[in-house]
Amino acid sequence: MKAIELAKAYDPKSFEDRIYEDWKAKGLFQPQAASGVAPAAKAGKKPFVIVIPPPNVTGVLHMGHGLNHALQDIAVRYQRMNGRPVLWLPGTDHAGIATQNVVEKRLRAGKIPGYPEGTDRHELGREKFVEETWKVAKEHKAEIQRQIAKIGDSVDWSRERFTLDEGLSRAVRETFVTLYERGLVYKGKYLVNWCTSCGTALSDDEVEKDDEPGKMYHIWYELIGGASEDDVASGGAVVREGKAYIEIATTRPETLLGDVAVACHPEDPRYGAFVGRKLHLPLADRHIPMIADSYVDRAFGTGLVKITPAHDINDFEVGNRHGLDRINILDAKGLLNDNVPSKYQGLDVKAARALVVADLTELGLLKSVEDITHAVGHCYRCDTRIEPWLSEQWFVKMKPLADKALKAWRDGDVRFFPSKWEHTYEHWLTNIRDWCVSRQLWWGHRVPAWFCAHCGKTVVAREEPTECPYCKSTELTQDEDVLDTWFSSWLWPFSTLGWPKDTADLRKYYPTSTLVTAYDIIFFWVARMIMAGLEFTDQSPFKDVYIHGLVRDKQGRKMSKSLGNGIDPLKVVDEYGADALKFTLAYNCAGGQDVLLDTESFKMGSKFANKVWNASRYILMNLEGREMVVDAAGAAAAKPSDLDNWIKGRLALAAAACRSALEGYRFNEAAQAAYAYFWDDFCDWYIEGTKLAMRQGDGAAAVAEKNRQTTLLLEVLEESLRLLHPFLPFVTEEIYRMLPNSRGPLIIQAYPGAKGGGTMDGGGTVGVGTAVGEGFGSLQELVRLARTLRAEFQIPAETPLRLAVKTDASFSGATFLRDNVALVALFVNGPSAPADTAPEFVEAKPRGAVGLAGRGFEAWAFVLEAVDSAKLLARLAKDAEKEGQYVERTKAKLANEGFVTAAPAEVVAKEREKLAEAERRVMRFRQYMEDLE
RNA sequence: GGGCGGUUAGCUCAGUUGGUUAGAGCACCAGUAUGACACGCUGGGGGUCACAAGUUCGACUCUUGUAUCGCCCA
Repeated sequence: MKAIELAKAYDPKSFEDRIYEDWKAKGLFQPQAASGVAPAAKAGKKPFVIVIPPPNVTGVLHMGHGLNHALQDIAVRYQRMNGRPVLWLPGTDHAGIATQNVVEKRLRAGKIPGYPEGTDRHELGREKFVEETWKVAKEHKAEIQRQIAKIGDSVDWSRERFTLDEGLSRAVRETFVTLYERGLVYKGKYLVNWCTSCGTALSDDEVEKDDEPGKMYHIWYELIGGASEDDVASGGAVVREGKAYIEIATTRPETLLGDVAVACHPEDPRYGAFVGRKLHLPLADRHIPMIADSYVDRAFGTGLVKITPAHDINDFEVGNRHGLDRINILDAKGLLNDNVPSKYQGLDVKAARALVVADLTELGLLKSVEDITHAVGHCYRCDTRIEPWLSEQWFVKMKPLADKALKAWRDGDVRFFPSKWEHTYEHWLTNIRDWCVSRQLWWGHRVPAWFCAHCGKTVVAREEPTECPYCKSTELTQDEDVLDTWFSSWLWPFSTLGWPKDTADLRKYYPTSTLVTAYDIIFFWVARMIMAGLEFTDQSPFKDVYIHGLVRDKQGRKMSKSLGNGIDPLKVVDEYGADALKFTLAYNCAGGQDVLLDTESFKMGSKFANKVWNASRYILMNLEGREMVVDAAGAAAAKPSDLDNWIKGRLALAAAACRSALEGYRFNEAAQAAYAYFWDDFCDWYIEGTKLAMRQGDGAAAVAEKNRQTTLLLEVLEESLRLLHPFLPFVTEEIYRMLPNSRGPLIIQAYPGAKGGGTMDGGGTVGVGTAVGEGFGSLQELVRLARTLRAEFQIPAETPLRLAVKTDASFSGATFLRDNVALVALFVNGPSAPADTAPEFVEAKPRGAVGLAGRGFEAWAFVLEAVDSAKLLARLAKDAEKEGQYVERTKAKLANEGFVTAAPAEVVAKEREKLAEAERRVMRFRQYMEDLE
């Protein structure tokens, strides 16, 4: 064979794009590919399907997507290598508010050709505006596609979907109409969360509550008709200048202009006598009643609450119970309307508050103001303060849907990983509130409802009606509003596969297997998808839900634009490569905990990829003149040495660990197992060990040995690359294709460790707990003892360390050590050390040597003259001391009657063994000290 | 107020059924240009596993409480 030269340094840029294009061009991301090509593929394997959580079409991928996609890609690649038909379906959502905001901003900035700066969407008109929005969305979508490709997601591009696609829009209309027919969609005038900046209603879940400093204003309202002495004595009222007042507390004094009552708790003795009487509402100059309602918390504030049904959700409900008016004091832009005295009209909330407070002060009605902290709702898109606002909206009745979703979870039809998230799911569903689904936007699925100007009835229909079914009038106008983006997202797992049509994809790939997402959208999305799946397809849209954490900076702060602490995954790809991004994220993603990162963190993945590159580079560069050892059928037939068998065992163990971790969505554990195997076992011990065979001369026997070793090196490398592929797809694929023993594209090769899989799969017979595993463990211990001695006493590398070894009678690794003395010499003295530095085996302690206590053996190094005996003495004393403490502890344990009788026999036996071993070691340390003196 | 989670080495974190002399990466210290890799190699130092009580022969691991930080919901 010829040597294969790899570039000296790992340079992901030189191959990642090329590899990605090749996978894509060969159709290897498509489900039929794996089932047809993978060697391990078996007919009838169940498809593995994930739908991507669709990113916002006008967004850019952030590190949260980086993590989310990394985990999905690992899961998907693992399953693909198991021979399952894999479908990872990509796409984007239309992100109603966000996208409309982007376009409006562009429009105002004059960035849309043909329209001057400062243009408002209303000047454009709906049709034209939507047209412009499509253009922007398409541009952005192309960018997201590019980003997804850059980070290496193995998604099936042929099935990419967008929530405004025709098919998905049909699904939206179908579900809306069906829910309407089932009585689960209704329209009504209710308080909604209103964003004055976006000009639309939001669902409860789109409101973010943040603690903010605020003020609690205590205001006196006059009690008409005065108060008795008892009332004053009970603290219910105060009398000033002949007038009686009660005291209410509020954080929003300007809303008093919309007050329609003041409420106390029905059993509050302070105020009971006032119920039914009238109060004089200052500034608005109206009379309002005093009412009693058990909603009022007697202990909070003064125990009196002003009731403003049009501007507070709790007040709204109190108002309904008591048949009170609703006085809306705000317009859609958040300015005070003509329901308030003219001096306040047109003011925004902040200005109105200032003026109301000033006016109350002047009237002497502001009793006091205190600083408080309270939760204030903000728009999750633009961070504007949310106003509860009275308006006509469409709602989905959630209780019946939630009940089904709860049942599905209780029946085990859907499982959460980690399971702690079940509580969040359950809690949300049991306390579900109706979902406001209409949005006052132009970008989205228009509500399929038409109003008849003639008879006033509403028509909700799948197809646009030409006439009113009630009165045959043709004067129909469609509802102006569009539906919440999440109203299309909750259908994603089946609308993307063709529903409501009965398509081949839907039959083959639905329900999907797993959903991977972060915990911040369990409400928004996960729970709702389950509801929709159950309601419209009679099954949960996926079986497993893997919930991961959020990506934060090293201070634990959420990454955000405003903080400027975000890390752009594309920049990471640019600097370190897509493999480094993926590996680092997976390695750090433990148990669904948040992942704390800075840009430096990605060095870890990059160093690992570099290690894989260089280890491979070494093996490939030494192919010059080598021949593979094959049998008559051309299969590799090199006889493995102890060293080879050891690494095969380690590989089998690593494969088993990776498999079990990946099956349980423990991505970090899998990544760590792969990392430890490759770096610690494969590179540090195996490759180093093979240099024994590879650094021989050119005699016939030496050449045969080199060929044998090369064959095994390639075999183990080949399987190792398969092990690593899900975590480092690009670098492993790039190298794999250069291997003389490659079997085609790595992406569809069999994952190691499956029963009956590749050549070395199903191993484990030579791992830990076996003669080879134990023998090699002792060899490593001996080597480490010698290396430590060398390092501690600064014995230069070129000075060979000669060893004599004496094994205990009970030691099982003696044969292994004897058979592998040359390896010991290599590891202790370096690859170019002469073979005669190999350890010799002795029956008795040699003279003039430094003792080393191993487990099951002891060794002596002939380096007495190179060693500072005082320092060595101190070292031995420390070792003896430490081991002595362990002996004492273990003795105490074994002296404990309870332990010996209650603990399993094998545990006790193990402790006894360890005690004996430790005692031997203590004796040996003491002996070595005596020998020195 | 309700719920969930964290508290383990200087930093970021693993540690799944209670039985190891508690680990990794980074950082640190010492040595090292050996024909894969200095993004390397070899060795080393560093933790009373937040605190308290309990269960147990045995607790980083289970229970309860306390402290503290964070998130979600009201």
